Amino acid sequence: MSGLRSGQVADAAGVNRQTLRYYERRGLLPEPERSLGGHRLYPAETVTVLKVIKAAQRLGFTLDEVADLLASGGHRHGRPDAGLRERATAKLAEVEAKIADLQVIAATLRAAVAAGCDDLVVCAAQQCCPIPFATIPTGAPDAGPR
Amino acid sequence: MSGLRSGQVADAAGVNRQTLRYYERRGLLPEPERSLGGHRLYPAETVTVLKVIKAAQRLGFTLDEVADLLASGGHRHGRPDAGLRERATAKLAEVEAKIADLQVIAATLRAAVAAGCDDLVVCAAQQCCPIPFATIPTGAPDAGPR
DNA sequence: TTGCAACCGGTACCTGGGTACAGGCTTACC
DNA sequence: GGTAAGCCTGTACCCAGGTACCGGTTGCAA
Repeated sequence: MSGLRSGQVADAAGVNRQTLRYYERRGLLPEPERSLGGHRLYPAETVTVLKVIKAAQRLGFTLDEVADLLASGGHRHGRPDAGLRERATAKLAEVEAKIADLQVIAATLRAAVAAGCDDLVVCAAQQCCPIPFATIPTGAPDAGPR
Repeated sequence: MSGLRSGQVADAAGVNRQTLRYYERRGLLPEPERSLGGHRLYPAETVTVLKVIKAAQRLGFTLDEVADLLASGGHRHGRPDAGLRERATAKLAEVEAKIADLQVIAATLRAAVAAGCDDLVVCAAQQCCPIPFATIPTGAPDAGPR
């Protein structure tokens, strides 16, 4: 039995072939079997794993977090760390914070448009502009999916 | 008259001194006067310009967009391009799209938590999981401020 | 058996927004 | 005039998530 070659897996999962090697380096994919000549031979599940990775990324998890999630999934019998539920709950809070921050930004943009601001430097010199030039600090410490 | 030195400007605006040179290279700040020995001497307005840049960044504009905005602000007499109002409107649409996308993500995370999913790979193999493993594509083409 | 596509490893590059460091000058104050 | 702080240029590095290129090998089908 021979398994799938890297191009087949990449095509099936809709990712670049280079990405497979990248994920392998990052610890997201286990090192696959090799042919006699050294070509990688992947089991069919690899396509599923790639889809799982992409879905988790889409939900806002970083590759490091996904690697963790995949690693803890396999041998989580002695409860060594937080499961998916806990991590998803934490990520949800991050995403909600990000949404709240973007809503502040959207409101500010709407106010600037409504006020008819048309030149940032001129606006900054006057008092009438709703853009908070003094308030530089960002809101949430970035929770945004790619 | 001597103007402000780079450290003074950086401190007053709350940015790193290196950032001044970086913005100069990126075309966000004009090249300042120099002392006889070659040290930069900034006009006082530079601090305002830096605050404007930071405010615009916070609103979701990239440095390239801010550079554009600053350049078009000065000599926009023959209406060569879109003013701040139009750009702010466009940016608002981007931010709103991003919010909508994040709301989909938040809803998915909530569903996954509610369904009690605790292992991505196991979930992907079953039908009961609300995580969309098939639907990889992202929503908005990224409108997120830093 | 031969020809070509696919694959290998290694390394460099990309985006975006900075930050850091090295080695040498300048400025300011006593 | 001494000395310390500040500034100069150039270059390299950081984050994340990949992507691209190169010269050399393998796999497979006609």
